[in-house]
Amino acid sequence: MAKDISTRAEDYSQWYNDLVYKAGLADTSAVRGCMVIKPHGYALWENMRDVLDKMFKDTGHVNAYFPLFVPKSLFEAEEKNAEGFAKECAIVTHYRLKADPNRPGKLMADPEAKLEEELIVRPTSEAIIWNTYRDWIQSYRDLPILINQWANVVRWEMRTRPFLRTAEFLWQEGHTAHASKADAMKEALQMHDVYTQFAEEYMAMPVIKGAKSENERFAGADDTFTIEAMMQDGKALQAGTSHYLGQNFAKAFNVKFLNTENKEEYVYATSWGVSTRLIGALVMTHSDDDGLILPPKLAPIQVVIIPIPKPSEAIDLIAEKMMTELKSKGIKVIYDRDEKNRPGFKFAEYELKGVPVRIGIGARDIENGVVEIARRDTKEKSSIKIENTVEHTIQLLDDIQNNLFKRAKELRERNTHIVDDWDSFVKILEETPGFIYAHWDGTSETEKAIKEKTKATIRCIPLDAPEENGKCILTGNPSNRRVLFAKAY
RNA sequence: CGGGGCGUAGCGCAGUCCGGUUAGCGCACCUGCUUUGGGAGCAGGGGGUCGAGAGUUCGAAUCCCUCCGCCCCGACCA
Repeated sequence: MAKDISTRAEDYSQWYNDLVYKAGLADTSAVRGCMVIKPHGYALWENMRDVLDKMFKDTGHVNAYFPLFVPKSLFEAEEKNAEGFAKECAIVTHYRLKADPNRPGKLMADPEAKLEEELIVRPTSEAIIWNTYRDWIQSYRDLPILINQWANVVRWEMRTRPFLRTAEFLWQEGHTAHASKADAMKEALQMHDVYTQFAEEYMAMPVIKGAKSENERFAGADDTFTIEAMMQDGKALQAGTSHYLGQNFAKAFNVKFLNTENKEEYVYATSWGVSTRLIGALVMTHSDDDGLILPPKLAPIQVVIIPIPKPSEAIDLIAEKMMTELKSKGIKVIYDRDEKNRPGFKFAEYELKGVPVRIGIGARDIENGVVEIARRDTKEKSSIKIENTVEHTIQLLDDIQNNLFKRAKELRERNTHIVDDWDSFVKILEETPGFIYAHWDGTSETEKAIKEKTKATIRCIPLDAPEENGKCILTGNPSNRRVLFAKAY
């Protein structure tokens, strides 16, 4: 076990917190509920962002940027959305500070500088964006609009956890406008697929694709599509959502277009987003009691070369040649010739940080014409001939990526249950948390009752679930397909 | 916002009940020497308005009051 990190078995959530801080992903900050994303954590985000950004561009989207503040009157316009977020909004009421006459050296909001209209710090940008789209759209020829923005948003959460739920977080939000329901629905489903592909291919995190029930749906959406991942403690984590917004925002902001028949029609909309929460998902999907385990495709450092016991001319020569070759193959590699720390310390440190592959080079190895290559996911070590190192490393990175996905999928399958009676349902949720496929009668009341009794929610109505007649797990009313229940983050 | 806990060096803590040397320990940090194939050892050294304010007292980290902050558990949530 790594120094000063709780084990998963002892205390899963403490393990997560320890890892985030000890591995240098984030730090606490002076602002309640907000964290500092440290370089190692931010590098992960940059890698995620770069891959996603390319996927968005490849599907025809462009980036733009809209204001941080939303005038209250705009925010109110789409009622359901406003209601959904009202309880967690930060509000700007003043635009100036002044010296506090009662407390020397202190400042106060200047009562003379009260804003005529209060500004909401965006919890999401539909309002400000649709207010803008109104001016951009006259005819079907202006559609579709396919815009994404990379931004920060603020949701004043009562309880926060690093990456998983913070008051301010980074994300991307796509906001598209279409001339037909079919086009908008196609867009929402396409982005749902993009997120799925990203989660599985890059994060090595298997997900269940599905639609949200009415209770869990984004406020203001007609349909919300989600990808749900299982963390190592069996709890579900919503990793990305894509919304079909229908004409709700178009109606609220009066965004109409002339269709090909010269008739006015409200525009159809989607929005979709993933956030820095994905970093939390990555940590909880793969890591172990020794530290982070990062999938090679997103790891800020993929390979570290460590001289044993310390740099020498002979080691430098081999290491530098190896680095050049690996870099030429697009591998992110560093050579740690820092003499402050001994090899053992470095081994532990890079394991903590999740570097997928470690190459150790010592005098003994050089005599034998080999290096020692260790993989982070299984901690296996092997001696590889120096001339085969580059080829072996590239293959190994690929193996690790695949193994992580396989391992995560096996964990999910081990902890997924098909349940038909209430007693087993309750028992499983209490004793062996995981995913449960069960019948549900389709009503909000039943969903709420189940949540109250067990704390489990409907994570999604899986898109690929086969039609199957059955009886609701709680009420016994008829149901024609199973839905996915779990306790969630 | 309710219930509980905690603020003492960068981090983790002891000391607080029962007031009394110069506030201490581990890790980290700095210097030097010896080490070096899985988190090195020894020696020396630096670092504190004891969360803030006000009070009781000859004397307060310790007792009283007020305030602030953080963490955990609930309700809410990506």
